[in-house]
Amino acid sequence: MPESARMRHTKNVPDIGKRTTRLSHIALRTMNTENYLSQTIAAVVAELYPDAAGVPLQLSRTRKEFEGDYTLVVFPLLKASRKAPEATAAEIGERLTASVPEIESYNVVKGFLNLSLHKHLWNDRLKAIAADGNFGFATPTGHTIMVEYSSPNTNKPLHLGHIRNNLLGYSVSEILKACGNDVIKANLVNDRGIHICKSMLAWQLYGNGETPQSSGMKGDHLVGKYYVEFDKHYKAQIRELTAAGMPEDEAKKNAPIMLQAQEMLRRWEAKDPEVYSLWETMNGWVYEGFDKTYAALGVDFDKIYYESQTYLLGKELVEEGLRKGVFYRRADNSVWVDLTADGLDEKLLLRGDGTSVYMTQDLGTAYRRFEDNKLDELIYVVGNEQNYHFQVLKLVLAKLGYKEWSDHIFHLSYGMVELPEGKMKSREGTVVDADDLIEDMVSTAMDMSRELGKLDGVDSTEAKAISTMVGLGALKYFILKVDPKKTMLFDPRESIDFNGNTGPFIQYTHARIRSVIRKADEAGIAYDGDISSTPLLDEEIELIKTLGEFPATVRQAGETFSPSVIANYIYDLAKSYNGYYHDHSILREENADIRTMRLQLSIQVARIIKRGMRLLGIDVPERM
RNA sequence: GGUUCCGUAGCUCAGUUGGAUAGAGCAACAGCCUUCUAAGCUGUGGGUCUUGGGUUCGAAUCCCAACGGAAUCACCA
Repeated sequence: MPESARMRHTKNVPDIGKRTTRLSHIALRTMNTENYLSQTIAAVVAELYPDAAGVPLQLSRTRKEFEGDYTLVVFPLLKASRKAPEATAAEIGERLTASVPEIESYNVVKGFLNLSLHKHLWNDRLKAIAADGNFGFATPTGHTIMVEYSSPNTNKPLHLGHIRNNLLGYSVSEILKACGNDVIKANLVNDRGIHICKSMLAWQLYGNGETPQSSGMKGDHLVGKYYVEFDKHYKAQIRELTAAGMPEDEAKKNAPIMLQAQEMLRRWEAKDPEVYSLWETMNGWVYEGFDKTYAALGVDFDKIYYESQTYLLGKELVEEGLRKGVFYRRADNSVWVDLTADGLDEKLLLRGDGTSVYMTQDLGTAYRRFEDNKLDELIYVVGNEQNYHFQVLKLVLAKLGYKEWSDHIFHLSYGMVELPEGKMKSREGTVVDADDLIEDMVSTAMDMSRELGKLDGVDSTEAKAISTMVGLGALKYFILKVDPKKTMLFDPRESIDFNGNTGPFIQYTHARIRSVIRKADEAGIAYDGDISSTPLLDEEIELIKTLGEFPATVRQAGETFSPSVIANYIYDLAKSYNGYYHDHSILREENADIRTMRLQLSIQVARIIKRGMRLLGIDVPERM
């Protein structure tokens, strides 16, 4: 995990001149080839051009159109070499081939030095990957990170926006774990407030005692139904009042049903037994419903917080701020912080009657979380509509003197999911319901599998399991492959694709490899032989290179909190493997050594696909 | 108006710590299954990387400005 969330996009390349000790051949087996090369080359260049000290080394994979494995860009070194690009590149290339045994040859194109490695190194690299049971996952950092995500309201069921939140939160947690951190997944349930009272009141008025059991409705949907019911009656009452001559904003405040809801909230806060018990019952229905949705999505939590238990927190912090003189009290007794010097506005922290607001609570919960869990980092997966809130939260914490914490809070702000018509609006019934969507995806996957004959001879339990994996894989990949901060579009009329750059494409690649391995096992073909000197094709070397980049990819995804980095990497891997699979036979290869190597390579590709997809919360089937 | 974010192919998206001729998928068209799973593979067409300046050997990427879009600036959460 990075020092702080703001230290992003740092790449692990050595500067020239920090004399790195030359590493032996053994080192290459245990570390990333690119790292080994960077360090060695940095050392050689430093010897050649002492003036190049401090210049970052630019080393990357050679483009397919050119000959070579890795390319050094020499432009930045020209000042130190005092020579033309070509001459500099040639000079470095000459020195490298002479002094680095792994480098076989080089060629120069303009300012680009292309280095070719000895092919047998790739055999070793593949063996090292296979031998590393923890490949791609970092050693423990000792850091503890809390990821808060989901954080639903208990007055209506989850929708597509929540799905993006949940998938992101879960995946980022898995990625951070893979980066060696201890992760606490937290959910802060908004179980109180006027919106819950609206559902409760409507149920009391129009529900006739309906329950999830009596109606067969999922609890969260039942409660959501009464939330909509409230709105319907509320609107009708506003129409009546305005028709009778009342101005609209007056009507909104004076609609009887709204007054009743507000009265109910007051009774809840006074812990009125009748209201409280109804609240507990209806929230219970919602939690049962949410649990099903969470289970279907495959997300979970280590800690669940309820706002009914945290909404009073933070008041002491406000007192503290008053004492320290960073907040001030107005004539009406309300407490404010002035952020105009930071380019923001004045912000309310405590109402005149002493009750807390959203910000008060969040200050309190942040304080408590850092204190109780000794957190190194606190990540909030919350939509970009709350950017301002978190900006203020961090600022206020810093002003209170908790800069350490403030600096280690990161708001993982993600963009809205939009429909072709624009934003989803629950009141206009354009929300895409989470449960419906999941069910849809699974049944589409089932239909498609049947149509393709993929389920012939598969029993119904497994058919269901495969369809679930594929349907959810399509949905999750569709959402996670997009950069979190971007607004994304979802068109419910065009169902999510199963071909091309999709989850099922990757799952299919995995299933196909596993099928080959099964066939090998069934035929009694051994593939545990040594492959140290088996000749490799260019495509095979390319695949091994890509496999070798998995650890760096996981690290980058962790540093940028971005599952899409993983998604795009796995797609590249699967795509190259499919081309390879198409052009080269594995089991039908007659040379036993080559067949062994191909099987081992395929196993590693399948393994990395599986590990990578797991970081996205996506499971891959053995057959499909 | 302030703040933050976005603008890449018809559509959905990659690529953004500055590097070689900007990539995929979908859609369209043309091919490849007696051979390990065709949810696959191959090919064709499709781009003033919103625009204009600047920085430099080099800019989709960095800086400035403009234009277009989103979110937010509640004694809601």
